Amino acid sequence: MSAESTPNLMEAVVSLAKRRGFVFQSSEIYGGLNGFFDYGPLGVELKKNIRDCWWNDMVRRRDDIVGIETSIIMHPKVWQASGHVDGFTDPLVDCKVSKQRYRADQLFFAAVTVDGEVKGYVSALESEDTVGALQAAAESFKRKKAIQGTLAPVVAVEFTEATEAQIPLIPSPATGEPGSLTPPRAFNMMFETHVGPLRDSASVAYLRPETAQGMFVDFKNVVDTGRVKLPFGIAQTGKSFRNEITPRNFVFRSREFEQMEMEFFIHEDDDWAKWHRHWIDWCKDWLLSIGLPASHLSEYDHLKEKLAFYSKGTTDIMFKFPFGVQELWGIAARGNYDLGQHEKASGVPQAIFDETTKKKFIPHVIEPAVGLDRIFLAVLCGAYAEEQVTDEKGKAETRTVLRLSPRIAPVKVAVLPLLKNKEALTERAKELYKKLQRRYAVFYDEAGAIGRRYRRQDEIGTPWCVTIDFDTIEKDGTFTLRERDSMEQRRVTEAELLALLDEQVY
RNA sequence: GCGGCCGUAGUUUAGUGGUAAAACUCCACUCUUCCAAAGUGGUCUCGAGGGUUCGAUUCCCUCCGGCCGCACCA
Repeated sequence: MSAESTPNLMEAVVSLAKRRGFVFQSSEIYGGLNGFFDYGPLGVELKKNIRDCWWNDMVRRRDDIVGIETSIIMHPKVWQASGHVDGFTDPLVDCKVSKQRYRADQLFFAAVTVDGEVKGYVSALESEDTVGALQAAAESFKRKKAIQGTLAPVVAVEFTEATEAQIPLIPSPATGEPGSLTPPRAFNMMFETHVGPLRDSASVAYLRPETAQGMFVDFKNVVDTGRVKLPFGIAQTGKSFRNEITPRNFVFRSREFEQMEMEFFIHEDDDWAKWHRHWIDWCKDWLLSIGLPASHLSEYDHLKEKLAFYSKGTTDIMFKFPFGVQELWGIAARGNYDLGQHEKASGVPQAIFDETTKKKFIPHVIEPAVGLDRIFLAVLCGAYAEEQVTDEKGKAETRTVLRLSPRIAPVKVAVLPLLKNKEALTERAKELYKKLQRRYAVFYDEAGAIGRRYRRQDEIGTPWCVTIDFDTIEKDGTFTLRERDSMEQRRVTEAELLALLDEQVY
């Protein structure tokens, strides 16, 4: 038996996901819809197990974190206060020749006016001296075209202000030639809808692009009712929506996705860096606990210059996907920006009272935010293995196996009667199946040779198979426990099986 | 959103201007005392729409979807 890396891992994982009913393309019979996915019978179990593990470890097994569930559609002012409305509506301009893309509000142009007559246009990207750049370009333009006369000082105009007639005459900053720029087009990343039957501008609402704002907006409600004390966290899981320009890489970047976010509120005088580190470590440990290989995990600190002005630091836990090392979990120290914004926008004070210092302050927050679908994909990529095994005739063949942690495996145990046509075997097997089913996701299978059934379970990541044979019913009642990764078999009693499950599945 | 390549069964592929095939999978039955056994039978396919044509899965156009690159990723 030898494990080897799969040459085209991504293709293999996508193929398995489809073949075994983990993930389907949304609306497939209508040709599919880009950026949307459905989870099949096994996929929904795996996803639910990951979510449940997160919820249990993050909320139920802690004293300092509470859960909530907020609505997907919130008051539109939430997204103005959070900055999402402005941040999502940058108009963009494409250069059809150079394939460059510019933000229209960072691209400036000016008319080249000589003796009061417009001779053409020049353009420049926003810089420390945009006007100077435009002036230089205008002078160069005049020289090249050998125009005589007096050049008027240029007036910089944002490209968003360009008229329909001007756009074809404005040169692309990349090529210097006019005619290749498209009109500014708005790329709004938020899905819009209308609340109520009237479709006018007053009824516009958005599908949330993140779940985090729910925790901020409900902060006072939780503080007033939840008997919580700093430091404490509020957590939620749920769907979010982003109208991504290019969804790619299977479920890695999709337009409808599920987030698991927690906002951990700390005292303004507390050491944010310590908590930030604490949560990075917690998240890493948690990923290991559901079986992601440590070799695939790394950290990436966002550059200070690239952070939003309010952010004190953001660290991403990265995962080595087949298509590259990508962000899995972002742990952001957001200061008190979000609560502060909502206090300003709503007029409702968000500060809490410190009994020791007798002062009011707005708590700061550390935010570990992760996409459930991304973890799902990371889990599949990390667990997928193809092994060369040799059968008793010496014939080599490939065994496909998902090495999923028992914590998240969609099926924990497969119950298999050794033979289908011996009623004593199938009866005992069904009895055990019914019993296990009360607590665990189990699977009963009597179709085909026993080896084939083992392999079917390998492919969907079932950690254990138990086989009911003649010793079970004629001798001691024990059955064969076959382990997925080692393929080893040993005889166990029912009590031993239950103890094993109790220990491994939590 | 731009460019390139691509779209035949659940999967991987073959093939054709006269409505399509193989392997594996899957289902049923027979058989089977521990790692994809065998036999028999069966289900399922040319991404969608238009055009050219007597006839299109095949040629053309549009759309949809996929992969790669660019851009985007608040």
